[in-house]
Amino acid sequence: MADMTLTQLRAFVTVARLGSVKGAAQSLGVTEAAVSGAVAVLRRELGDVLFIRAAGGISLTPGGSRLAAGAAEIVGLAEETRHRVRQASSGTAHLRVASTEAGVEQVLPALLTSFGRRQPDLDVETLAVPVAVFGDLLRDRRADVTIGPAPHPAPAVESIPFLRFQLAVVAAPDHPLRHRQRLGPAQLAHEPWLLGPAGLDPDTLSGAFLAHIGVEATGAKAFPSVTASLNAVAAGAGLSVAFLHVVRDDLRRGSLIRLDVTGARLGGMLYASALTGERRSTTAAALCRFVTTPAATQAVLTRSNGVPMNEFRPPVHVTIWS
Amino acid sequence: MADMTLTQLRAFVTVARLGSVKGAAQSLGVTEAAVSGAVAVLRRELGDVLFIRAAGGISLTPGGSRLAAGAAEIVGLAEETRHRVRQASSGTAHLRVASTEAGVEQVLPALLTSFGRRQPDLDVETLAVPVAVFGDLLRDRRADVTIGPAPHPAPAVESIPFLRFQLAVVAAPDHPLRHRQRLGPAQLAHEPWLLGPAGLDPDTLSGAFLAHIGVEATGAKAFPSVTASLNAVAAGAGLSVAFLHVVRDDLRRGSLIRLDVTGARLGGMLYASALTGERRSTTAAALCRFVTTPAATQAVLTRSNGVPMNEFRPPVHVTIWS
DNA sequence: AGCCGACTTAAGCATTCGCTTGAGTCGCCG
DNA sequence: CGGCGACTCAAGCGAATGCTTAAGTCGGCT
Repeated sequence: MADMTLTQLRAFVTVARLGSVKGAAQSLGVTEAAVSGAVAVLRRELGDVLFIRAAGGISLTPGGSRLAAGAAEIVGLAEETRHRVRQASSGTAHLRVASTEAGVEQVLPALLTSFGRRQPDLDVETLAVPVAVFGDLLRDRRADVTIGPAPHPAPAVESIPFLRFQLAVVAAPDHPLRHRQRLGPAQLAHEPWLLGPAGLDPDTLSGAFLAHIGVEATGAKAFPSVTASLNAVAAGAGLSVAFLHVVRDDLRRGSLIRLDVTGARLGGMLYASALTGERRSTTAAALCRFVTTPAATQAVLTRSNGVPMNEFRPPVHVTIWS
Repeated sequence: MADMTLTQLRAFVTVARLGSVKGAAQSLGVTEAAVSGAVAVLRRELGDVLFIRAAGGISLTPGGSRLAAGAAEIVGLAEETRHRVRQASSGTAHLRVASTEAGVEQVLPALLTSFGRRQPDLDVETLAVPVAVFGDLLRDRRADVTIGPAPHPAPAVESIPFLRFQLAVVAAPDHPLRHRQRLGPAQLAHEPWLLGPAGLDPDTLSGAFLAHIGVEATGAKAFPSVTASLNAVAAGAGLSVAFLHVVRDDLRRGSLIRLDVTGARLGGMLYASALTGERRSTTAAALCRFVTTPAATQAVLTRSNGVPMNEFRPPVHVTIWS
């Protein structure tokens, strides 16, 4: 397998940006032939001409367009990674926490802000991923800790239960089903379900519940965030499932109501998982100890008031390529 | 500049995953010496031992931990990119649309769903980025179209205005400032402002407004999404600025109220920007034509009912490493 | 036509990569 | 202490990469 090279990708990215081989060559400080050659290798290997000359620049083929985007990202990531490794010994600890979409949105901000107060000089990154890859993420060292369901038991992974939670099926206050009792799959399956980006992940409790009552991807509507889906529910567009403690204020204010659902388990447990022994970083260990403290419980159950803007890092939605 | 190599990164990733050089060598089908050598090159180049042997596996240094995460991403992205380029000619068009955080959350879903209905077999990706890089993204071909403020005028970039919008300063219904008239910086600067991840981007109208009245990053609170910040506003935790058409329903229902603010421009224009001429893909051109149609306007101004789950792709938050 | 600029191709060369084999080195356990 | 397992180092080799110079090719322009 002939490998693409970072140099080749850099050459292509520069050509795509500047719109000419000559310009790219000047910008990279090499001859045009060098750039042309690098692109030729990519063309051959990928079986795509990638771009053709056009009036006042170049016109990318569909393949070239994808490569331009991917290559720019790869090159940027490579440089960024080198940079970060180089200044790794600069004191500030680093922690990558993976969780579900709902966890990243509604559990981690409060939890990690609270954790950060007793662990100063800490740089936290939050990742939203399918539960199915929790274990892989830990083993691959792409995450230090996962928060949410426990991954399948595995030799080097330890899961610590730390918080019992309840789910609530919610609807708008004037929803037709509001006074019905003991709702089951028959009544619920064909309602419009409004969910966050990963709302059907079958390894979450809410995803399992939705699967249980027979909700399909074609019948559910997705919103860019769990909160957005709940807002749409409040506006009367459908139903959703949410952490009870998250919607408690809405239920109290009456902007949402809770439906009476039967025949499904709606209580579950949050786990913090990490590698065992020496393989666990000290910061990860500190977080694993922290989650069982009352301070952590309180932070999660209290409605979040947001994170100070200057210490905020937006969550990263990681896509997993099998 | 000695370059890291994808093969070297792959070797390191495998070592990090399997916890041993031997295991990695077997998994990669080469000798241990090959793996050891690849890691040695990385060690030398990055000036970090990356990992040390520990009981039953390895223990990563801080630098090694960063490298494991970055390298896994780079290797995955490289393979994914190769794969995507290879099947680029498989018919389905591809479109990458960049916008602001608010745009990605509150404008693009409806706009692109509507666009997708008249442009079947379309694969759309949405990117949330700072406005300052809109132009670069287009020139680097990392995005086909940007939606939001117009980037600084540049030779090969064309911006098409398509929608006039208003911002509203919103608060909870019982907020102390609710009956005050003509609020100015003096009254507003030290209120708690609740914003989305990129709420202070000075190149957006709302960011400019906040800068104008003197809001600093230390005084503002960040939420994982714009919608979440608006929810917190409704709960009484502070103020926010939002697209008027997005909060119209909340204002009507009374879950939010609008404050009377003076001395600041709160009306603006949305632009669709793309490269000119041959450099613009046909799909990008189609979107540029579409945004000015009544269907597009209506889609944006109507409250979104979500995207069918089976055709939903979560937005990507791109980090730009200068 | 004729030329010019932009790109590609070809040949050549130093360097590096990626790999193997074989010989250490290090820590550990009986 | 001998030996064992896991890793590192050294030498070496074929095949790339990455670069150059030099010689085409192609299209547009006057």
